Amino acid sequence: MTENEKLTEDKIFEAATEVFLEKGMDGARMQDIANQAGINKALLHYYYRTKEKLFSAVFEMIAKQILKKFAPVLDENLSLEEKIRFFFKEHISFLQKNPRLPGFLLNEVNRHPERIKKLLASIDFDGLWLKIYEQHKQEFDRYNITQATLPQLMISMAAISVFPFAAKGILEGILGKVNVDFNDFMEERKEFAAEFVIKAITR
Amino acid sequence: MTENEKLTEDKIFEAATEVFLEKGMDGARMQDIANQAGINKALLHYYYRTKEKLFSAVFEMIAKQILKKFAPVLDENLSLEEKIRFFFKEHISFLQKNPRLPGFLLNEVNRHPERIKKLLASIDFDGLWLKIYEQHKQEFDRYNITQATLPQLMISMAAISVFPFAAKGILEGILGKVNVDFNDFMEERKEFAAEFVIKAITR
DNA sequence: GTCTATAGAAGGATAGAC
DNA sequence: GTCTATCCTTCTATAGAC
Repeated sequence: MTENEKLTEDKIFEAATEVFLEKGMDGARMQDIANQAGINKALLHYYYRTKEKLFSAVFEMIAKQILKKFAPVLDENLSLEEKIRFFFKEHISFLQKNPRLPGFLLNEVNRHPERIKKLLASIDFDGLWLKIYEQHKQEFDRYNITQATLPQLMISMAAISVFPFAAKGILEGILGKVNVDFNDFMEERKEFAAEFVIKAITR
Repeated sequence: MTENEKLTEDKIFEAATEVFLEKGMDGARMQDIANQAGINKALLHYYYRTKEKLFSAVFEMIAKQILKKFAPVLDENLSLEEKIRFFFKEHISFLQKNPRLPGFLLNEVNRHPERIKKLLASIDFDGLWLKIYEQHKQEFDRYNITQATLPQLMISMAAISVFPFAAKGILEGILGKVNVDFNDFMEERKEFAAEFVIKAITR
């Protein structure tokens, strides 16, 4: 029974994740989620009182999952160049398995910035900043990185990795017209991006 | 009367643009648009029979506007480096004035890729490709650019410029925590991005 | 815990008067 | 061309039986 309950709740959560990723909060219908889970609408409300609460649960899980993906780079004991290569390889691989995450997150956050506020609040950015500085102090001198350009650099790396997935709908159309496959493009991109960035910051 | 008619139709179109940009197709309400335009719902249907048709008109205008912004770079008679500087300066300036365009377009296209298909179909990408090659043949040799990396490079440039706006909801939160203003960040980015890319492709 | 049935509200669309 | 009133469908949410 508790086993069964857990099963149903998980089934709902997974179905909701699927549908919300596909259609977003506004486009998703409780009926779609019920169908996807193989149950009826009433059960959705039994476990998660409202659509809003169900969405919040899904959103929080996804947001945490993505934000976490930016963190492990900090813990690896690698040189700056190795870290950059590691980041693009790991991050793009993750997005290849979850291509709709970027579009979903960006859209929902732009629509309701408050949703992500409390998640961001729990992250110690000043601490992260310091940690990065500690780890790569000497390298930052050797490379072309200052306190002012570090945020620019990091956002650029995120952009190079994430944007193609966020723009997948357009990009596939454009690449198709010059006979390039999206997946091949992203596979190549892991190395291209790393070399591109390393080149850009090397004095 | 024709003058007045034009006025009302424009008023509706502008109100619809505003609301669709803010809430997207699924989140927008005809009532919102009517309120924004200072008229009633019935008039919306008089000019644009359905919500779908009204949205299509707005979407097409926005998509054309954005795609056009990528083109003029091709026509300028500048060196590759000058062109890169020109691109980031112009493109980011445009997005500073229209910060919600990227998020809107990316979201709607991912949700309904067919919407952009016929617009892309009207663009001669092979011709553009050739044109770029013609213009910068010798430079491509001097720089680190091959037929395989040119798409990677161009998508990266688009990413570096567009992504911060598409991710504005998150980025403002993050930058705020380290006391950086989004607008200042984007102002700096015009030059940072250009130098970053030029550095990356220079042998 | 799960279902069927339905309430109740909201939203897109239309009829008809002016 | 513009408005008010209203239809009809869709959607979230709940009541109540099992």
